[in-house]
Amino acid sequence: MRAPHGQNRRMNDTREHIEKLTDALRRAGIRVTRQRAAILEVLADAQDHPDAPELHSRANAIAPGISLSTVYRTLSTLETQGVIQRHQFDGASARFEPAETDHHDHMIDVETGKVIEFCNDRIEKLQAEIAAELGYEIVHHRMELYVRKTGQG
Amino acid sequence: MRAPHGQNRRMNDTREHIEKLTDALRRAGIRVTRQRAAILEVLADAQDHPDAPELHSRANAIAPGISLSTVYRTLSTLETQGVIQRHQFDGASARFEPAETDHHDHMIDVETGKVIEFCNDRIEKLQAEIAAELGYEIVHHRMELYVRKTGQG
DNA sequence: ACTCAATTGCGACTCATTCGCAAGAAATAT
DNA sequence: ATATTTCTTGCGAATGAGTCGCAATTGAGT
Repeated sequence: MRAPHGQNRRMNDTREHIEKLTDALRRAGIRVTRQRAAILEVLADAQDHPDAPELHSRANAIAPGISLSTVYRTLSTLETQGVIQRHQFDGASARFEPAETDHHDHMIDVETGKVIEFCNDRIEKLQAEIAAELGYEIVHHRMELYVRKTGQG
Repeated sequence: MRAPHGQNRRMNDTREHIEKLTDALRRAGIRVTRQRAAILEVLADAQDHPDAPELHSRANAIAPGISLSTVYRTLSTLETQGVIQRHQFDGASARFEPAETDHHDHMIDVETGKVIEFCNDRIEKLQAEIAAELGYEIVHHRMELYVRKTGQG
């Protein structure tokens, strides 16, 4: 199992990370407004997988007066731009994370709600094989393991 | 890849299948009403993965006058009883299927919406290993492959 | 048949998310 | 700089899936 990105990004990388993102947006003809900048910053800093209301409150801490609708709209825009990813875990509200370089799946601790990222190449390969066997190619996939710490409960 | 259940159940099995289910419910102290019987029948017959409104309309074809709330309530009850399973594919409304003996995952054709069932033991095993490695046990999991027929698009 | 808790239908409600629209910025042309 | 055009925003209203309260009904043991 490869260890995925994220967890230990140095504070310093954040700045250039954001710049890279804003540049990408501008190049796509999308204005980098005060609100979008704030939301991007929050997303770049986030070590967890926040939902829209949470992002809203964090963004407002940076740049007050951002509306929830704008957060939702921006999240959709960023998703379409491939800048972030949306996850819909088990009937809760959608949660977001920056789209990093490498793909990964999620393990959700059903007790705490904590999300752990992981990636397993053998599973990925098997998935592709299964699809191919039936004449399909994978557009995208979701794999979520809902887990509990062993030896309790 | 094991071929999963379902697809070719003979019309005849349906009757006893339903009886088995209704008995199970009664034993659990849950009344088998006209509406629940209809919904169970529809579910037992379904070869696809219908959502609540669809089940509502199919059930009403058998026993007119069933309300949508009742369908929702019954589906929740049946799910808690372990009689059916609820699936939440990619931000659409929930879809249901009878909980058959063997577990399987889903492949969704993104063009047509068609759902294909499959099961792969090696993936299941790998999932358990990954969780165990981090001190977790799997409560349940979801694996969905969103696919497209190869060689078009 | 009688009783009583479980169940239903209805409409009101929630919750996450989206939309319409007028007012407010960016980018652009002048 | 200024005007113009186009994109964005905030607000509140609207949506859509699903839930809930409640009075009326109905299974299922007695």
